[in-house]
Amino acid sequence: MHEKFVSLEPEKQERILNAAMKEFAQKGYKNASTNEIVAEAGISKGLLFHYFHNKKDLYLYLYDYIMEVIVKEFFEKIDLQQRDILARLRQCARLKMEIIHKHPEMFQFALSANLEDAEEIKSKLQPRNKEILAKSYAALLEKVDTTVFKEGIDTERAVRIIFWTIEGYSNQEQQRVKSLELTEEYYERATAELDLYLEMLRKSFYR
Amino acid sequence: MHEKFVSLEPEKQERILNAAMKEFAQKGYKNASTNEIVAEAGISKGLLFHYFHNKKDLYLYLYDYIMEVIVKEFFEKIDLQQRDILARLRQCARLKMEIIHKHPEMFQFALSANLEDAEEIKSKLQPRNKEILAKSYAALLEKVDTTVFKEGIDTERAVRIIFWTIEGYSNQEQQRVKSLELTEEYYERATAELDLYLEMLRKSFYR
Amino acid sequence: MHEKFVSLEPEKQERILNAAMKEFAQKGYKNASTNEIVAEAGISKGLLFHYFHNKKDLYLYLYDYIMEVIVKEFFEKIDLQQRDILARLRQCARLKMEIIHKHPEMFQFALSANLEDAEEIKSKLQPRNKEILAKSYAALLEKVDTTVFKEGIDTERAVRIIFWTIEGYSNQEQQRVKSLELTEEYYERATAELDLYLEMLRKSFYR
Amino acid sequence: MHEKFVSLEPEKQERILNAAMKEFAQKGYKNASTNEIVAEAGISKGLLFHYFHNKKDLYLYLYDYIMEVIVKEFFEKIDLQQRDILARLRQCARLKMEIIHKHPEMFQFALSANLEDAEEIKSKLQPRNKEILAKSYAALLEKVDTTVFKEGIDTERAVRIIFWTIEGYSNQEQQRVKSLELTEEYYERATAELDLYLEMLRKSFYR
DNA sequence: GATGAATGAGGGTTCATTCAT
DNA sequence: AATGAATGAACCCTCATTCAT
Repeated sequence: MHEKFVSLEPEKQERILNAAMKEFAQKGYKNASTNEIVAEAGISKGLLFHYFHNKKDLYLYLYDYIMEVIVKEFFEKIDLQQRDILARLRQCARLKMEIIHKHPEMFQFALSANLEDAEEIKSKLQPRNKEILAKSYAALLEKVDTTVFKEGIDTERAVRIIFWTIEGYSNQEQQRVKSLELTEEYYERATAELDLYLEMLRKSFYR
Repeated sequence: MHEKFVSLEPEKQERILNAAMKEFAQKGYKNASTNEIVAEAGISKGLLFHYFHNKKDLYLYLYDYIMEVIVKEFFEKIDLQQRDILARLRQCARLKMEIIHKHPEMFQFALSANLEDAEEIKSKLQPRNKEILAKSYAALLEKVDTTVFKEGIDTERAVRIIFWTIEGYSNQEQQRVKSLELTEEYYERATAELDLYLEMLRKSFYR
Repeated sequence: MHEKFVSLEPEKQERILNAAMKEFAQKGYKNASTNEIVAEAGISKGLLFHYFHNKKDLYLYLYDYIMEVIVKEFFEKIDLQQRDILARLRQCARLKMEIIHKHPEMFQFALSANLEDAEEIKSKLQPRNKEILAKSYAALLEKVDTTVFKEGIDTERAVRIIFWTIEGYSNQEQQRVKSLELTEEYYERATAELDLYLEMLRKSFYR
Repeated sequence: MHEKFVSLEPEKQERILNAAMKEFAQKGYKNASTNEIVAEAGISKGLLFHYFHNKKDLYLYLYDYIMEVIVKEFFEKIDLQQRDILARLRQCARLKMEIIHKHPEMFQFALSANLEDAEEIKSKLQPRNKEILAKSYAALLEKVDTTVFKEGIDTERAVRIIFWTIEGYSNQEQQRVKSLELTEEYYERATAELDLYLEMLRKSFYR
């Protein structure tokens, strides 16, 4: 079934995926309308179900597709040679911003998917997520140099605080800009601002 | 219209609000069923629409009602005499836990409301939220003693980091327990653990 | 749910039941269209599902309703004092004709129901049918005088042949008239013709 | 159109007919899926409609084909020299069993076709059936020795009773075994049992 | 001849909302 | 004030049939 879809002309594939992504991200799984999706994609109702068993199948396919793109892009760019945790997490934050910049709808969808409350979806997403998160997390904290911390600092907790700070700052920015005008300029300013936070933490936690 | 509702016998008001809260929290705005609400509340379909223009009106009324209750309770209990920001935010975290404990459905609803993806609701909620957040935030940081911070520490940013740490920790715990066994004991343990984080930040940021 | 339906004005109930009966009898369970039913009954789509959970529920409700009517009418009229099996089965055949005459659509539906191939329906109908058939059959052959048969005649087999003869004749007639012009006159002629068959069997099997 | 079909390689023809037969017999006309048919037959969707105007055309073609096969086989094997009606009809019953045994799907299809409730099909099938039945019936009763019956027995009616007895018995057995274990053994037992009925009728009706 | 992507009307079902009572 | 029967648009999904290749 999905083979039919992947052997479609890429432009059409994209139209369908984008339409679905948009609709699902905006309205959530249950309230998304396949009618809207086909209208937006410019295909007939029947065709959608020629490619995907049903709405759920489409959703999960989309999720897997997006995750693969995002994760792949992420790990292609991240420099795991960087042993300094602060520097590495700073890279993560930057990469995240870049990805949002490059694929805002994908990101939007991924975000909404993680908040999905439809049981039939949640139960299918959870295992997929757990795996991705576990892998990513492990990769992210792999071979980190923990000797940089001051004596008396609990390493794990310090990392968590750094994590939450980056997350908090990202969320705050995300709220502020709502995926609109993500100019190169704004982008630089945001990174610079984040650096100020990270600098504070470096001074506090590092030797 | 709402006057009719507020002049109803309080017990009935509560039945209706509770039923709606439960249904909305569980299923989200669009998937919540007015049928379920009236059945749970023990009133007729017609009556619900006698008191509220439509589903959306009910939702927003409920949101306002709940926010008022929560915010009021919060500011009744918080000790604004406490000038130490860390201590004050620690209080906030504790209060939040208490409120979750006391009004789990309200909190559940408030949480779900902030993740609501129905456009018609999102757009109405945002201004209300912005206002509430702004007010609360201002109140929370009012008359804080900023002389406690080490020289060279940007006060505002330090406060934000503290904030995000508390938030991050809360979210992590919330994920972990998922509304189950919120025993007194767990409750203590969680506060103790949070204190470890706050202690780290105190050592780092305070003189 | 069905209580709502039975407390409806009888005329409307009848319109709905008749419309459903007709559609189901004509097209079978799966191909019957609820659209057609509501159109014929002159009600809205929604209302049908206000009274019945779903199509299947409607079908089974209809089946039970019809069976009750038919069986009740049958046993009200049949004279179980008649000990002569031939006479009693003759009565059955006549009663069957009368019922077809009086409720042609009901009969049509009952007939089609027994040929139903939709698994979901068959499995529900079978137990109901088994019970009805068992009861009816037992009642029909109860206290029959078996001393009337010639020596050497296997009673049970003789009864079966009588049964099949009546059944065969009925089917043949049913084919011929296709539920149309069931005039009083035809009716008499048919019974008279059947009597000729039964007379043959009486001469053959009875002392 | 059908000429195209008949000039196809026989093996492919058969694959298509068998697939259609199976699907139609199992699900009835309307619920049968052309998708399933082409999948089972291993041909493309388009090809099916290249050979047959539409689903209905395929169905009716299939019906004619099967009827021809069955009727031909029947009359090839029946011994019309046998002048004794009871013996001849006994032969018929046996032949029917044999045909069921040999071509269960064909028989299944023929059976289901006669119960078909799709109006568009029913109306087309009826004339075909009428003709076949009339012809077969005439052939079956042709040159029968009517002198064997007792004086006072209406020959035609006696034949009908014999007919219905065989039919009734067959149906009863068919119900009982539901197409399962049609072993040679069962087969013999059934014929023996039927003979008991026929013997009763012989004693009753014959001189 | 042969393919299968594409169509769109129709299927059963749900549900917020209205309105006569 | 209070009821709940009634509506109809929207939901997801199916399928015979067509047509460009």
